[in-house]
Amino acid sequence: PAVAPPAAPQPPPQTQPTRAQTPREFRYLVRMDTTEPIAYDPTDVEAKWQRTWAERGSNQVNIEQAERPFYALMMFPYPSAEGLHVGNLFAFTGSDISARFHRQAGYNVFQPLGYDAFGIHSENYALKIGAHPMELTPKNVANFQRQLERSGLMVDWRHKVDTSQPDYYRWTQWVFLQMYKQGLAYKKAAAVNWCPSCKTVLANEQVQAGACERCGSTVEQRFLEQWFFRTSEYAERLLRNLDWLDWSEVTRSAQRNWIGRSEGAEISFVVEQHDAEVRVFTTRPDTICGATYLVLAPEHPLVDLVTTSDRIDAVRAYQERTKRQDLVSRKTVLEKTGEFTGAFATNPASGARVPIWIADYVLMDYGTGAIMAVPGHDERDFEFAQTLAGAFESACGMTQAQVIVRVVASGEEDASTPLDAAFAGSGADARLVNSGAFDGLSVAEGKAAITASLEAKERAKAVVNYRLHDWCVSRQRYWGPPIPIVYCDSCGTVPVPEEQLPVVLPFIADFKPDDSGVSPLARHAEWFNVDCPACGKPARRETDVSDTFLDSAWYFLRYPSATRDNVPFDLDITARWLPVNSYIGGNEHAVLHLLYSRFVTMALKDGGHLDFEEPFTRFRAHGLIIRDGAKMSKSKGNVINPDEYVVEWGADSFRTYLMFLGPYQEGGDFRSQGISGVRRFLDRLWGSVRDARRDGDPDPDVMRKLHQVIRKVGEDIPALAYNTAIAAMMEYMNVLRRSERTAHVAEVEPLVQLVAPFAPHLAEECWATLGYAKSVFDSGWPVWDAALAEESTIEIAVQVNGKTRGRVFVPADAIQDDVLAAALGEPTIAKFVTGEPKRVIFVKGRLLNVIA
RNA sequence: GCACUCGUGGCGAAAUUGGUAGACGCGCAAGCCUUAGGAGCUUGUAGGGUAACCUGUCCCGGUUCGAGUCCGGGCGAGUGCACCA
Repeated sequence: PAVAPPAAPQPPPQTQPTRAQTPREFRYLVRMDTTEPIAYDPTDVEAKWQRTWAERGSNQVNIEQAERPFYALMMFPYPSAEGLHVGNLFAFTGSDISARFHRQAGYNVFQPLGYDAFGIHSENYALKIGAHPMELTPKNVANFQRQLERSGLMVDWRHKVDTSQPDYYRWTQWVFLQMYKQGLAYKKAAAVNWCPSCKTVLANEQVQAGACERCGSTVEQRFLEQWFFRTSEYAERLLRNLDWLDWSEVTRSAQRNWIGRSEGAEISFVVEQHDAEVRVFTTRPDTICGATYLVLAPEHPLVDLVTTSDRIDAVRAYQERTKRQDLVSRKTVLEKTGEFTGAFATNPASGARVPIWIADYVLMDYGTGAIMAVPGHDERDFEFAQTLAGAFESACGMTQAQVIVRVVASGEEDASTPLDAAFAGSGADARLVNSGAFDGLSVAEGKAAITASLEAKERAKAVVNYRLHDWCVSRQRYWGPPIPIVYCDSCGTVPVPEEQLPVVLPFIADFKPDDSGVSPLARHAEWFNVDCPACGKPARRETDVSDTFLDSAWYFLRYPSATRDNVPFDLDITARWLPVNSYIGGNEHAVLHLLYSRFVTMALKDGGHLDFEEPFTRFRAHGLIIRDGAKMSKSKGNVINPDEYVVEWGADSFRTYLMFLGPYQEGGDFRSQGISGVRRFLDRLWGSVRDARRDGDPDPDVMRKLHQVIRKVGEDIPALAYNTAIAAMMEYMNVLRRSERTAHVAEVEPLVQLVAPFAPHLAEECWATLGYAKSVFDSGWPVWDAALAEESTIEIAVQVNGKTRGRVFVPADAIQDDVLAAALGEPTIAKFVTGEPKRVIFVKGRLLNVIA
């Protein structure tokens, strides 16, 4: 599948900006006392331009007819009660700069924003303060809206979405129904992660080291009827497409890890005295002759069948013990436990008699729920064998077998036995032994040969497994979109007809979750009692709501069509704008939101609703902002409130500083002091624009620097190298200031255009001051002129024997002999050259290296 | 344990295909201007040395005329995944 990367923005033909005919209307913002520094008042300037943009509809794009559409997406925030976090602003500003740049470069840029307002966050907070989420959320949204509008983002607010509003979640429910229709949504009783504090089921992705990622409570295992999406069916596609997606490597690798593809084999071991076989999954079929026992997951269905009568009590007790065990101990306790079933099976390769155990280090939900244990070559099996050595001796007298040896440097085998650790090597230094006909093979050869040999006997087949599980989308909570399903005694499970959507979330005062395992909605008969859409008889609504991540898994499809109320997304509009050209966001969503969004897009494509399967052609993960070397947290008291800084320094300075403090994709350290340097730069910019002369000619030396900086900024912004773009502009400002004469208009005008994506309000103010009526964002992107940027005299570094000894200034087109002559003419360089140079290396425009 | 990203002044950080290490900014120092200044302006600022010079990009090797950059091996940090066979 070839999707062309987004074309590098080509500046449109430069049009001559028209001078304003009207007199300047803005207030003079500088205190005219000459002893005062040049400084502008961002409070007035920013308010003025935000008003002007709103009045002019400057941020609006023609959705139906845009000729050069560019969809710039940023991750929408969850509207917390605390308000906008500096991390939000860092993310948004970086996206906004890219969007504004593309606009100046001639694209019709659509940059929407909205609110991920449903979810446990909001609900838990409402519970905590004794409020109702349906009342609290709009307040939080309003507060966010106020803060966002002050930060100067070029957002087309006509396309705002709010996932908690019926006109949005109506279509979230529609997405659910498409999944259901396509057989991708199903219900099953499953062991699920249950958070006893949040009183809800969590997706695997929301469990961190056995604890709830939201509240930190120990997660328990429960068996509940749940709705799932078949994400695992898409595992291979989700993995494969990562190869060609233009995404940050960190994000791709996180997804690869999460999908967790493993190639191996399923191998059957026949159980003695039963007409049954244990199927195991292994990635190391080459070690099969070292498989000295089998282990089933405690809940494996074969356990009841094979367990011998003398072992039945112990096995049952073990099953009970592990069933009740919560996931924390399952995931973190390293001590291996297990129980012998009394049964034996036959190793299909070696013919050896192997005992069958159960142990909770084998997971029922991966592979076949059973393994062949190779203590000689697997650390976990080794540990199990060590821990239970006594039991082994008495139960079945098993031994460890060595079937892979390390080949030491001399080519000899390192046959140290007995093993004191598992040797898990599989590279060039490993070779098969004690494996009959397969001795001497490498691991890779052994895998292939043994699998083929067992396949011939119908005892094995090559398989691929994924760690990716199906997505559990049910939540036994209140603050989410009700799942649009009705249960009818006659008709069974009935999807709500699309024309009856939305299934509106009712306002209920009592929305607190309880321990019952059912949603609070299940306590409201007046809501869940409904007539069956199919037969009209009394029926019952599904009372679970769906996972918040379903809301955000398709919101990018909604934005362009957000003004349409009859379809989730308009086909023409979608064809024009999607897939998203540029998505910028935090990598904390690498495996949750971004994977689900890809899955939903693929599923909708398969359902015939879309004609592309990857939603985000280009994704860039931004870094994290820390404060004075430490992560920001309430307990440390080092959380930044953007409002304070915006009031003190202005949104433009704050934005620009956030972009300047480090490489955007790596994040950086926020130091309160640092912002002053950026503000100084903007003040100076304002000063030179205000005082710019129109008489005389621009200085050619300054113009040369100007064209160099135009080039630099134009290259840096698409690469998200915002910090160096700003540095280059500062450098140019220093050139201007050190120039003998007051800056000429021609020397500052393009700089205003360059700075506009970073400091949009000030740029507009400057642009108006320069006499333009139209917005600077419709003025184009300055064109870099190679001829004007070229230096006539250049500096060449001179090395002698690879050591830098000085520099010479020569004409730009100087050839090697000229440079060499110039270099040898410098006594400080010549003194290191004794006799005739043996060799001379010349890199044009850069360096001369004389080997003496 | 596995994967990814990354180790450069007092600090945040720059550095095209390998080609003048430390741009830009903070901080600091000196000076100017001020009744005053957490303002503004000028200059300096990797370390050592009066100087010529010498030493310097986490450590050890390698490739190269030349390595912060490439290769091999360590050490350290951050993030993600993790009893996934």
